Amino acid sequence: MNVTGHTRRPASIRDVATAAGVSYQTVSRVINGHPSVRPSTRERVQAAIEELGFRRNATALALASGRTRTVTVLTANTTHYGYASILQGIEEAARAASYAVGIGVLESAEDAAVAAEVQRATDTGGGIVVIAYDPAGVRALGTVPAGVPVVGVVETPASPPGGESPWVWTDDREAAYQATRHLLALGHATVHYVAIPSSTRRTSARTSGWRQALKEAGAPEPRPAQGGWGPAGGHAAALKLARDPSVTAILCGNDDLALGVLRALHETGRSVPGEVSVAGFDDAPHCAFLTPSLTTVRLDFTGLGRAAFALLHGALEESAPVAPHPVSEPELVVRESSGPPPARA
Amino acid sequence: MNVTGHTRRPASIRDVATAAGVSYQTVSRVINGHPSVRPSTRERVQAAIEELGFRRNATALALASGRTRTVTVLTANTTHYGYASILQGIEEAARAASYAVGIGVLESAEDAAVAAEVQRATDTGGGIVVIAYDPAGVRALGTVPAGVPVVGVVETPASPPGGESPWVWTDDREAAYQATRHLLALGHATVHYVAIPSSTRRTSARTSGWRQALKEAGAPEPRPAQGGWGPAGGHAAALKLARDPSVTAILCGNDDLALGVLRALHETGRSVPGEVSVAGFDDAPHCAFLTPSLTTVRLDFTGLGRAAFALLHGALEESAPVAPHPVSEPELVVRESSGPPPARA
DNA sequence: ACGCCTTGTGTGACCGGTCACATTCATGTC
DNA sequence: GACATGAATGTGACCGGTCACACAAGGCGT
Repeated sequence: MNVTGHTRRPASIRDVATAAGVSYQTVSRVINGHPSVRPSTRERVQAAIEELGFRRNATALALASGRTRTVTVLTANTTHYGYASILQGIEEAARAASYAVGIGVLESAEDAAVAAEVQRATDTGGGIVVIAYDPAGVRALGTVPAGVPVVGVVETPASPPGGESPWVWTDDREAAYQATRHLLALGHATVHYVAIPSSTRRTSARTSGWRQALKEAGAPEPRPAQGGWGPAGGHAAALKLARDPSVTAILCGNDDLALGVLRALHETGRSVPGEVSVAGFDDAPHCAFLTPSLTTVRLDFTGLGRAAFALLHGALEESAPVAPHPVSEPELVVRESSGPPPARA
Repeated sequence: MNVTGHTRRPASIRDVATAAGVSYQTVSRVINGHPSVRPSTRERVQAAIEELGFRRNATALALASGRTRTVTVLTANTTHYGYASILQGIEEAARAASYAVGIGVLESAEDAAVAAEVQRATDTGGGIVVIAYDPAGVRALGTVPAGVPVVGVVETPASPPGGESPWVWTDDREAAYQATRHLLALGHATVHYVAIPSSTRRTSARTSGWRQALKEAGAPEPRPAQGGWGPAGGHAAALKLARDPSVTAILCGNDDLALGVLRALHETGRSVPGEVSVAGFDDAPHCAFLTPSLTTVRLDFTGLGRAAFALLHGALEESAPVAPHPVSEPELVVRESSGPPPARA
């Protein structure tokens, strides 16, 4: 351990080379584990590396080799539970593969802004993961120029893309199906749905899972309410639903919406689950501690993030660590907010 | 717009140079806005840039100039509201300054792991922001080698550091003081405190703000309970407090703890705010929608993140955008969870 | 003893920019 | 008209690595 007082230029491979009395190429071979280096030489070089505290310059490496070992995550949001968890999963996997993680926030869905952010991300030369749960993300995914390695974290596609698609997703359809069936099984005549915005104009997988369950049960299909992303949207949507006494079960596009719905029901004096049952999606950590605690479908966001990185990693390097982390199936978590409908409907 | 079919090596300044019939240096001058370039030449170069879709290679720029225009955020967590909001603030400010944002998660507080992560961050050559609200972060902040530009987002220091310190913080002391005074003013005999872990062994600013308010009011000072970071910790701590009928007001180290506390009080049949008042910190978006909605102190985390970046930016570049974004003062938000104590204590 | 292949090592060019300096040419000054 | 001056542009080296290739020494087959 040599304490090098004030800041000075860090040692380069040439510094190490002269210190060890070899050429810089030999140093390069040592740090890359090339086989044909005499053990005695290797040791001398290693000693010099230790001595000078040499660390390979990431920038130079990237420039010379072309491989950046970087993944940039493009996302419209960093604070929502789902988004943040995906980011966390990506970071975990990237760290394990010694990749650097960059982040770019798509503040607006406007074309120019999105294009600029995608440009910045491609400029790094590394791979890109786009969280495309919203219009900004979808647009970004579409803006990435061909040839740039990119993986999209997307809503469940309507039809499974053939072969190898650069997308990962959770089984939203199944999740919605399970939650809806749970509520129907409790005896509710039908289940109302407060939706999160769809990233595209098409029907979301959650909506279609919900529909399917209703259809199978022969239950009437109410028009889905639009709730936005946050509790405020859920609150507004539920204030309307609460006026209708026939509403006894509400499925919410995510847990934040559900929180707003619970609040609205409380304000309108409708008890949960006595009069109305509520369920959400995601199983954010606070769900278990709400009053009443929230029935929801757990989604494996960190696993999704890890899978996204694994896919990208495979595209970026030959030595693909095949068989990526699997994404867990959605799992219904029943808590206090769901129960049988009131005795006489 | 020329569509270049399949992926090929992007244009470099030399490509542009030959296309425009000038030297690469002149191209460099044009893209850097150097004054002494004849307008006609400048135009020709600009046209060639457009034509070839030239974009300056960030890696090469970094290597040649030494300036990386990168900030790496080291944090123990990306999903908690406070952490995520700080990250968002940093990203906003960094984007405005066209800096790239990297992120490294301190998964363990263990020395070796932290050191490795700090190493990786310094290897980029850019600046570092460490969120040091926890032992891992504090350790990371201490591990950053001298000479590397770094800004710490820290708990309020016990004594204000003199002159220019590379730290930013919110006024936790004032926040705790305000919340405690609010509860005391409602008539509570004293206020119990469920603390978040302190990043160091010293008394946290929140604790001391709470103490000061109690002392000024001549109220007895109960022993603070340790709650951890999440709702589970608050829940556990509050189950104990709930056994003591003299407890009528509980201040919680953050909103997540408060959620757990509310839940525990519900489970033990103590009404809020009828029998017990509860207050939190942070004003996370869900606070307003809880039942009862949560009295809390709003902290300007995104502003804090912006300020952290501004400080770093100033340290990294001469052309410092002085007068960084100010961090808003903590602001007490009174909601349903706080009220006067029960009539006969 | 000769050539050949393998092992260990060194040399030069290159990645795509920037920087310091040299060069050319037009202009103003005495 | 000679000369200093400044604007416009070009040349070479450099940042810190990697890559392709050259080259010397040693082992082996014939």
